[in-house]
Amino acid sequence: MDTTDYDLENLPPDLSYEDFLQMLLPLRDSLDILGGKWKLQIIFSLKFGRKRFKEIQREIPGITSKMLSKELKDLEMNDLATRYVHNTAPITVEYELSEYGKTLKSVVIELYKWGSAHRKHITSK
Amino acid sequence: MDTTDYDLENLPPDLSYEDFLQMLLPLRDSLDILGGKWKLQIIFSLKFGRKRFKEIQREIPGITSKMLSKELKDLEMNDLATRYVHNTAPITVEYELSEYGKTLKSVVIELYKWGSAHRKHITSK
DNA sequence: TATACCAGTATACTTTGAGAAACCGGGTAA
DNA sequence: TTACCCGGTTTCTCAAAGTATACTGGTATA
Repeated sequence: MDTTDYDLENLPPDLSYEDFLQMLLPLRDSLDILGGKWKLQIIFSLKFGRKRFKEIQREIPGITSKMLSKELKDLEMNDLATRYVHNTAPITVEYELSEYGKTLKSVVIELYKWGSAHRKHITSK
Repeated sequence: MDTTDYDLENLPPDLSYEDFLQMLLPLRDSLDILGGKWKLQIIFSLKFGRKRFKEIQREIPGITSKMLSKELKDLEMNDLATRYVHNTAPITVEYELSEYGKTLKSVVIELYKWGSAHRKHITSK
């Protein structure tokens, strides 16, 4: 497993293309985790507390249960959300943004800041 | 045109869903601009100076002229790259990361940092 | 007894992103 | 004169992402 951290400010001039592709991997991970049509909406929904499956679905108009199910699995797999199954009858399921999930905050804020500035930049031309 | 800036740390509790979707737009812009298979590679290529079309294509193994052409147009449209046409015979074309394009740095670094940490987080489980 | 809720699955379909290959007009070097 | 370089564009194809719709088994409600 590769554990090299690069300094993006100051890349080694002899960086091979292979190494460069390695360096792109973490960037892609971040983009994949936040990209797609529904991920951000789900993350924001969970940001405001534990929610049940249908509860999230009602909060996000247009999302199908298939997509919600799939995206929640992705979040869980990445340790960003936690799934709680309550042994009631019928079972109820709750999802929660994990503590680790909250570390996304700085990235999301940075993306939002740049995006906002960009909208102004583009429309001011 | 909407110019509201939200404080992601501290969202108004009465935020309507419409307003929330408005708030997502800049986030999506950032993700769209950096997402996809080739954008980051092209941006990094241009980071090291003006390049000609074929030069970029040679630097990025696997990219087709169709994709490169399309992505460069996107970058240009977003004012991130500048296209210089030289009146030589035959004409030569150069692309350069604009000064504005360099403002992407902080977002990219943030994405890289989170992604790197995430790889460690996931593999350490 | 019939209907609706819950937490999803299953299946089929459409849309989008990307790749492969051919092609273009103008130029240049063998 | 033939073949190749340059900066792309065009057409066709395929896979992935996303949508639509129906369904499940168990329970509560009218």
